Amino acid sequence: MNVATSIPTDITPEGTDYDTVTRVIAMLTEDYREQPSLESLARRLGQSPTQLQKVFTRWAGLSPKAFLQAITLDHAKRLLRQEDLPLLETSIEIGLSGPSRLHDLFVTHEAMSPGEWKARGAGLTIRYGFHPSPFGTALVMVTERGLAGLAFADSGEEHASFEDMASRWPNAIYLEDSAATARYAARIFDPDRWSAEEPLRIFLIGSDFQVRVWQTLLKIPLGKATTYSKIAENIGQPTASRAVGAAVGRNPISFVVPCHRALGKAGDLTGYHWGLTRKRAILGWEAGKA
DNA sequence: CGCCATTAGTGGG
DNA sequence: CCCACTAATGGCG
Repeated sequence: MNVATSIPTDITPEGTDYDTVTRVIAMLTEDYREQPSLESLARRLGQSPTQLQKVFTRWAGLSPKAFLQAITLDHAKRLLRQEDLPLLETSIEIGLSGPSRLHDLFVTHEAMSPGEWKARGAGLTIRYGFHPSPFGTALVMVTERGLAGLAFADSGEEHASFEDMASRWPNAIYLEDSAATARYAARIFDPDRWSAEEPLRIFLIGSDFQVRVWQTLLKIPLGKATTYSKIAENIGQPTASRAVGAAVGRNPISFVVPCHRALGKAGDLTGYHWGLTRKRAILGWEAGKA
């Protein structure tokens, strides 16, 4: 494998609003059981409660209090109960048609053929770069055919994150090219730039079963959730929920393919490849956008 | 009754 | 063999 050279150690600027928000998210998602008050959060950051409230709400569309509420088990259960509607049905979307136009992110996808999958990335050139995101450093990987990978990394774990992704397609050629990936990163994390006119092209590299699972995930709208077993039913293998769990966990384009919207049947968050704290953070953030 | 922990069955990689 | 699942079961307030 082609291991790359320039992997930054930390690209998150300190002391900025952005930094404040990520630290609040971390505190809330780690200590949500204690329901920390606005005041105690502010004290820990050395800021005034009003200032903190304002900065956070602008980012999340949600006050810290509401955010806390959104990452609670009760809320997850509600998400699961309220659906059952069209959710996972074939997407006949508002005003748009065509099987590749998908509901929420306006993503078009293309999947790799089984033969290509067997080649483990041979013949593929993957350009990658690290960029700040609301959920920590994001590793973005693109090919000519579209976005192929999106991973997260905690500070100092960038290299491990890269290895995790690169080992999935060990025969590909990897080139550091953050100039090329920057535009993707900017778009992905800015809901104002999600549009049907200019869909984000993604390229799904995985087994047939995995691709079917990932395509199902793409049908879950922002701010909603499903269970592993529902996904299993949806792809016509009602007893394969465990296998679905494994496939969801192998999703190479996290966040864009919304694997964080898959929950356990009881509303528990079960797992997340990039850490449960991050899953809560994303779900809370989405609650503010929905 | 509700809340855990354990167990057995599960399909894909 | 491993696993980001689930339904069933039994213990314990």
